[in-house]
Amino acid sequence: MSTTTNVTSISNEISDAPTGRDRILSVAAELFVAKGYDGTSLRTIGDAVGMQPASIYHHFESKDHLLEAILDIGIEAIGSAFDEVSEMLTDDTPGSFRLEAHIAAHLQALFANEAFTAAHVTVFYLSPDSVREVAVPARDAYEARWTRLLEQVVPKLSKKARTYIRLSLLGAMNSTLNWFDPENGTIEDLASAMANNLWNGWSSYE
Amino acid sequence: MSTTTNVTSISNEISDAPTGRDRILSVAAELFVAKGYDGTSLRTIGDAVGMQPASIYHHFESKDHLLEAILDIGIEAIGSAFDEVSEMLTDDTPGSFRLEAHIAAHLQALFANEAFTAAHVTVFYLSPDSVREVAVPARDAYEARWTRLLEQVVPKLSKKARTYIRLSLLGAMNSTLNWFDPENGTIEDLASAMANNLWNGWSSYE
DNA sequence: TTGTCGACCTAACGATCGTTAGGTAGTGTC
DNA sequence: GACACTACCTAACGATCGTTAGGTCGACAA
Repeated sequence: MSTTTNVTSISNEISDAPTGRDRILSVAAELFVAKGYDGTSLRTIGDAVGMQPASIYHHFESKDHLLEAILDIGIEAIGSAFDEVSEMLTDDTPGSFRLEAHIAAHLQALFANEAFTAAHVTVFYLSPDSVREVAVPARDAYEARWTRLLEQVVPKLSKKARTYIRLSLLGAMNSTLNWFDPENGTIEDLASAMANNLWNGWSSYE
Repeated sequence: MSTTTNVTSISNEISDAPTGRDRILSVAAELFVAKGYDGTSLRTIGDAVGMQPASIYHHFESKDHLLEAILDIGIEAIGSAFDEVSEMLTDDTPGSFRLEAHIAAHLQALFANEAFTAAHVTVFYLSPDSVREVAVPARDAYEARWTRLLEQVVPKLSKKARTYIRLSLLGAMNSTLNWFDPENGTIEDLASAMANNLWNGWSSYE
């Protein structure tokens, strides 16, 4: 397949499209999200990256470790997005504003990171136990950021209620992957609508 | 395996545990939810019901058709739960009350129907295209019930905003399967908390 | 008593799976 | 020019997959 190889290397010279390991990661992430972990074979990934399935083992120890790496990139990206917002806001920023900014950051990261973050929403729950165990600490650390944020923003709510709304909000945000189309509306609008409805409630629209 | 057969038939005489086709359905639904569609083999299902994998074909045309049947039961159950609430409420029931009642019904159905409804949340998105095509109309019909409800309950909200909150709410409710433990709190409480927060907003807890 | 039928069974098919062993071509180092 | 190293390759392994063909056996009907 020298033709394929030439085309690939040429395109790598002109564009900054990922090669080798990075390309496997992003292609596999997309396939895992689209067809599931068990539904995506290493042969399918190999075809998509123009590589033999066995060659993937030069970059990753196993299919499980490939998924681990993908999940790690995803949670890293979404955590960084949260932290960037935190650094831009002072402690006396109004709660509604902080809430909307973090919702927007979460949604942006969800739709911007080439399926790495989406993998955390879609693929994680059916991952092999060994993979889940590795990914859980980083996920917990991300959730803890939201716990702290809500403690500051809605301190008068009971702890149990804050837990409910935190998990509901994360569930609602993550569900956007299933229905929101970034070509058909901006993520800023979406974040604004979600934050506004959460903050002010629906009763005024009765 | 005459021992196994005897035990099974005896237990069927005393209890109303499902047999044959019904048992395959409920066991398969649980396995699909726990391990995914691709992650669950017909041999695994066969083992769990005490049957040879080939025997499943006596009741279902294929693995795909088995999943179709499961999804059909799930959406039927959750649709009936919605309709039952609708029949109990008059048109002049306060919006906040209607909202909470339907949220509670959705959550109850989600946790009560032996994984049939859960399959719709978890398994549907990775189903084979042919299965999804069959299941989509009933899903759309269920969503349409919520569209109509929200038209009545928050008429002053824009159509686009109503779409956002409908999908966010469904996403939030369905996400409870991932984090809510019915042993550790009642579903009524959960529904009440969700409805209250949606209706009144968070600003009063600032 | 014979025949039919539903509800299973055993055995096996070809396809596909993750993975491994071992080879090769190109690049950079001494 | 020898050597090591990276980034792939071909070929194949045993296991497992959905599915099929054809048999068994008890219940019930005529």
